[in-house]
Amino acid sequence: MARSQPAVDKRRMILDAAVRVFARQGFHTSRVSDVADEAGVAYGLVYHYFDSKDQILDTLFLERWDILLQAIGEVDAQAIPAREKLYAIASFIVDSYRHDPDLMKVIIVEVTRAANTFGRTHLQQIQNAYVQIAAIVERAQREGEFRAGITPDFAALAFYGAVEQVLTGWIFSLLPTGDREYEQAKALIVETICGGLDRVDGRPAVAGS
Amino acid sequence: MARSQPAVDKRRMILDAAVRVFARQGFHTSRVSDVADEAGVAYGLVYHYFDSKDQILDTLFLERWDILLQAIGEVDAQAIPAREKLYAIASFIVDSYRHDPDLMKVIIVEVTRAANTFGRTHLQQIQNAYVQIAAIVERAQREGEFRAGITPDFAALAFYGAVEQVLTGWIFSLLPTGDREYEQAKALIVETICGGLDRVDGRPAVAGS
Amino acid sequence: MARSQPAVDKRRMILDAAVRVFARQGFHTSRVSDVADEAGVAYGLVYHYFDSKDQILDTLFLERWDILLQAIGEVDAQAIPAREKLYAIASFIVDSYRHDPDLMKVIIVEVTRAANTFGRTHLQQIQNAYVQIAAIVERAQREGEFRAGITPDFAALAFYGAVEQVLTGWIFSLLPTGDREYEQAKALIVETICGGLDRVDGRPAVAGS
Amino acid sequence: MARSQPAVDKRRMILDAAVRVFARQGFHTSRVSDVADEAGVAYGLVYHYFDSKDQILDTLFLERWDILLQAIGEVDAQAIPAREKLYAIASFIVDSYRHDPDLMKVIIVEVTRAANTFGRTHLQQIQNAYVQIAAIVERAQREGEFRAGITPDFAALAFYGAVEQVLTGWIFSLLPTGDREYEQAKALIVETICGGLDRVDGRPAVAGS
DNA sequence: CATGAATGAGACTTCATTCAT
DNA sequence: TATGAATGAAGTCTCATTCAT
Repeated sequence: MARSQPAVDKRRMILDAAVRVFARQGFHTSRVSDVADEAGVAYGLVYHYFDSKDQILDTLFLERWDILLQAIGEVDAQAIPAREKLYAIASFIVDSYRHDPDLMKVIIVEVTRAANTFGRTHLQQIQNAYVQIAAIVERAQREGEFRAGITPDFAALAFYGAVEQVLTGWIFSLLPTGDREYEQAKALIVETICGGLDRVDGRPAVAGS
Repeated sequence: MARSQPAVDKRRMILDAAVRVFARQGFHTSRVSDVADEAGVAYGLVYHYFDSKDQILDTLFLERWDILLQAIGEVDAQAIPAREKLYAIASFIVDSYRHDPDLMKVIIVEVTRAANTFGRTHLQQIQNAYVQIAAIVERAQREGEFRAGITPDFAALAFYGAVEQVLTGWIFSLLPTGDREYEQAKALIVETICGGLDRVDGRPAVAGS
Repeated sequence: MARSQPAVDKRRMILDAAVRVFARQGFHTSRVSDVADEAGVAYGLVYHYFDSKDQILDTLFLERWDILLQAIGEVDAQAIPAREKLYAIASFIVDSYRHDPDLMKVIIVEVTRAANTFGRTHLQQIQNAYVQIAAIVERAQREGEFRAGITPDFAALAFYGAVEQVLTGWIFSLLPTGDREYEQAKALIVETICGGLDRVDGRPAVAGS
Repeated sequence: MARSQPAVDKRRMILDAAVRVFARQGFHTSRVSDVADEAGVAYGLVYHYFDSKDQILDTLFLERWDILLQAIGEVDAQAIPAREKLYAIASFIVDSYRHDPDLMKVIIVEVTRAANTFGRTHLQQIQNAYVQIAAIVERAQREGEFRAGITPDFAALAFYGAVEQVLTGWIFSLLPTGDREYEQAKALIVETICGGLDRVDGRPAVAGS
């Protein structure tokens, strides 16, 4: 009987090595040989599993982004207030970063924010996230949880922009990291986007701050 | 009378050509010869005025970013509510894009969002903008215009993140452009960050939407 | 049985081609592509085996110079008069030239005499030869074979200078070449440095001339 | 009345600057602009006085080498022993170095020893010196001052080789410099070439060592 | 004489990709 | 699968020289 799974999955090793290398050196300054070396495999083997250097990054991005899109979908399917949905989404992304900062760094720095190169290729995929978030906002507006006036597309952009900016802050050490900070960030993102900066009498302050 | 300015400023011509070329092809896929050709000057002249291809982009960024920082400073110096200050800043950035979309595209796509390469170099300069915005928020909180609870650093990140995301939306045609859209965006950005998405009874809707 | 040596050693082919090209055109006017073409390999392969064009020349020099230093060491280890040691060294160098004039031309013209560039890098290595020769002279003086008064360092310089000058003469066709001339040169170098030009009554003339 | 000599001879200033620059950086790594800067003149003026960068070096070499050839001629015209003639020539060269080490460094390192480039061009001129020295040796042999057996060409090569090697030693700090060392070198060069290293009973040791 | 902006050919080096084993 | 030698196109930067003023 043929073993469909080898004892060591070289393909996976290459992908994992690529994450470390890309996170450390940046995609453009990483050579294919750097990835092969980091993975401990021969140069040519990378091309056995992947068509090109780009495809490695594509794979890393798509694997993860699919999980994100699915997570957003699952969140949206729950019968909870929109505010809690946004919190859950922010939470998922922040926890992704907490769990594997290198991977998220690569995805954000080299794909999502690198809008001129890979971002262009994956624009559609990235936009899918905006669309799903916009849909959440739109329904909340229809159902009266969110006020009208701010277009859902716009709200989604602002929400995602805030999340990405915070992750960028962590990635480049503009913001302190740590479990406490991660939890606080989740709350603050939602509080900012949903609650706004304005002082409104009688409105409660942010919890835990 | 000595002419201190030559009839044609070749250095300026090169910078302007670089904006067009970088906006069209992206910095990495632009060759120095592309810039020289676009400017209508000889290859070597580019290196007469600039030390490297990188330095051209640096120059474009720093020229514009200095203007932005100065504009923020001037806005902050005025005796107006913080909300109006944020509006003025958003307005300045959006108008910058309206006035010279290519330049803003280059700055955002190739520097500000290209956090791995040039963003890294100019991180300090970029952060200066956050710091100035955070100072505005902080004072507003102290004076009671903004509620406490959302840290100023965080608010600045969210505000700038929203602005940048909107510009990115225009740059990559995820959002419709046009004078009406630009004005609406200014208002929406401020309304989202200051007012929040939440429905609060008795609070007025966004004007003009 | 595993073949540890590939059928054709491309690295060696590149080095050998470099000798021919550098000897023909000079190092500075030789392009890396000239070497690759001469070796019959692809451009990039040169950089697979060597870090830079400079390193090719470094390798050629060091390979040969090590052999020279070792030869001097072996000569010095023999229990023969100093005069014979100097003859053996001159002989080794002259025979090196006879055996591979291109290589010696490259080493002398591009390294040893090019004191401003590569000579600078390899000054220490070159000096090692002087030091070894000086040691031979010094011992001979202590043991009474050579007279005192001429410092060993100086004698080594004069000896090596004479040898190099003769090779330079052959390289640039200032002196006739040929087996007879090579043998004569060996004898004359030693006779000049050891015997001097002065006429001393009762001293035998140079043998074979 | 036209002034044939300007108050400041810019041409001379350029040549003098070139000596300093070439001595410091080497000819190949010196840019024409370096020379112009060092001379304190405009870039283009260099090309007003010289056809090319090469011509500057040519001029420096030829100016000085002519003086050397003339000096050798004058020495040879004197009615003194050949040994004293050789001493006078060595003395002239050593004093040239003492007087203007930068110029001699440039001539030796960049022309005389750079046999592949400029040495090639000036081979004839350089050879003129050998020829004159050989003539001195040849006459001394005919007149019985020097013994026969060592060909004059060869003797000239060895003599000049020793002188050049000593200067090279000073240039690259392989030998100590100083007035005492310069005088000693003159004596040692002649003593080595004329007297030889061999111990000959009854022959006096080198004076002053 | 004097200036320095303008020109453009030239060469090194990089590195993604291919391929024979 | 696995290896790593082999390929060659691409692009930055240098700098000697020219030329308009």
